[in-house]
Amino acid sequence: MATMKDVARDAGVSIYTVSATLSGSANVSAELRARVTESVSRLGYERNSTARGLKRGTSSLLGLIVSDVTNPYFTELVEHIQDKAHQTGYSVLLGISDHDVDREAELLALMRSHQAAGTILCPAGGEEDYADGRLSRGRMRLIAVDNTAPGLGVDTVCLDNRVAADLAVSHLLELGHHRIGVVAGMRQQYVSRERLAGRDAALARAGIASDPELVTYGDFRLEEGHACGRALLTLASPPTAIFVANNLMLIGVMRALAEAGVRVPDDMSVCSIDDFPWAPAFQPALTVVRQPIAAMAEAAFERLVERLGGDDGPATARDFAPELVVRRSCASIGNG
Amino acid sequence: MATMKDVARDAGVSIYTVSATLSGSANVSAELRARVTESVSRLGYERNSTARGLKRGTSSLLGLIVSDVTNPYFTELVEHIQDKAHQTGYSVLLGISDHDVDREAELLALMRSHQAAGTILCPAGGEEDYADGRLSRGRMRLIAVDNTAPGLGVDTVCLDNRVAADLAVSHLLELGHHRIGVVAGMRQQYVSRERLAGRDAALARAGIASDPELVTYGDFRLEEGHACGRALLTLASPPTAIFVANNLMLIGVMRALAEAGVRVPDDMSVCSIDDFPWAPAFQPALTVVRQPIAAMAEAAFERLVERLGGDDGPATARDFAPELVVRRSCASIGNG
DNA sequence: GTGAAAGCGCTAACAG
DNA sequence: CTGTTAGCGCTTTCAC
Repeated sequence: MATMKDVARDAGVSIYTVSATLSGSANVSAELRARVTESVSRLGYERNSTARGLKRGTSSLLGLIVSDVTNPYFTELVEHIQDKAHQTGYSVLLGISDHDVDREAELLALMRSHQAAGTILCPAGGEEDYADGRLSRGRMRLIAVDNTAPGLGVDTVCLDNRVAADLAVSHLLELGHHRIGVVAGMRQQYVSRERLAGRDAALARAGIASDPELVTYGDFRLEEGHACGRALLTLASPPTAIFVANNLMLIGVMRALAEAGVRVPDDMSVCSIDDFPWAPAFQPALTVVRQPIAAMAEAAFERLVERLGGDDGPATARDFAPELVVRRSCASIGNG
Repeated sequence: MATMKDVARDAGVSIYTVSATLSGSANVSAELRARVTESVSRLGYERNSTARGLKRGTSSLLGLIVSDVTNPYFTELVEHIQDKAHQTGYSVLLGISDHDVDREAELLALMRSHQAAGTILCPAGGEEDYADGRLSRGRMRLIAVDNTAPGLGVDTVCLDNRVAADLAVSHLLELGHHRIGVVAGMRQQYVSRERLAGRDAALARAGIASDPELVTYGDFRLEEGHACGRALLTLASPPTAIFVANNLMLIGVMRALAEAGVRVPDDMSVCSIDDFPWAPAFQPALTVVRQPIAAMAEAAFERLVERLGGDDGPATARDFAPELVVRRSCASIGNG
């Protein structure tokens, strides 16, 4: 592969002129600039980002760590972040934590090691996991998306999870449901607790006591959603509706329901958080609370860019408003 | 951030000893090794991959270029490759070509620029796009997955696309369907042409002439699948079954069918290539031809590792056998 | 078994 | 406006 030195020799200029030309510096005469660009394309020269990164102490790499790419929420997030990164001249180093905080820590170290300018992280853990300050190591900028922990000291971009759950449960309540099963996420995660809190708020407002046996806990993955759905179905007094905390567990619940011959929404109403491309194509089309993923991805990215631009202000937190998308998976209890 | 020099000073050894220890060289006494490891953890030292990459002329980065992460096939591929990479000490630099060969070329240059040891590419183009040899630039090793072009001179890992389409169409034929609509992929792609050829083979074997108006072309994305589905429905003499070339277009077709009030499988049988997590949860559960994605990802990865290990043999091509997964979206024509 | 030292390809401060 | 030069942090040959 040709190096800058080769280009300089070929163009009959100094190595500085080549570097300056490639970086778009104004201090190069039009003539030399032309000679350089010509040599560059003739030699098929491509700048070595590794050397550049070493010298500059930072690279054009951006870390992106999600817990599970196969979850459509994260998939879409990856898509949007990738898109913004490309537009801005960054590349994305992708990490998958698989919901494991140790793996996540490894990945963060990796991003630092590759001199990533910043990293967008969907944290897998809860407050205690981050108490050791692992998120603020080194000088790599970090933005937390989706999940967070209070007092983390990191910029965050989240859904307003309380409102989201409240929206879903209130919808069910309005349809006349009183016994609403819950498939919640992992207890240690702030996002799970917030969603549970939103559900409690809706119940409290309706004057309904929360029956603990109606609350099951999964890990945001399909299999446990399936198990939770089954557990709810085998209750002595099963619910008439189920609120599911995320998309993947929703699919699991739908499978459990189908296997048990429970019809939706006739026998059971179902509402979850997270919209996804297949939700409207289901029979019945699924009623969900949608997260504005594109806007959230953009906000996270913009914040990161601000930080990279030198912003050293205190950590900010942005909450995004969820939206109830009514389709056909929830029916009023009389119509069951 | 601490550097190797800092560690050396702290441990009272030379910089060489630190480097050798970190690289697991045998030429370090147990005592010095211990002192080094201790200093490393005390200082929180993390090796700078950028400097390492510059010096070594290659990095622990692996490029992975897919055309669309939101396609579950690619999502799962990303998941598996990522997994293998992690196990082997590599990190994944993700690129999304968005089905654009120019973008793809940019991404390839990017991977080279970051000294990626190798790249796994799901090519977006056809033979003529790669005639300029753009795939063999530099010394970065390349493996093509999913799509390819004959005579590319690159190792490939693909589905046996002819057999896959043949399997799907034969299934429909056996159920008594004669007018089988087709939603094919982009014409310039080899993978599309192969799938079409497989369908032709099945038809020929059954002694059925191919009606050109039954063949529509999409771009492997949902929207065009939707449009193709609609087009097929509005034919003067519509098909009784539809064979769809991939998962995303299948969703589009299902939507079009639902909108038109066409019941599956009662009024229309549907079969596609690509299984995905939601296929069994659909009403009706979808009959598909499954690609062994995990095995394909593994094969691609292994091949890349072989190449990185110095294998300089001629390009190899591996075809994987598809599997028909019969669920409930295809019915015999009499039962319609 | 250990250390010293020469760069990898590039950027940017300094000189002219 | 252009060239020279000193490293960035690391690996690795060559001496000891």
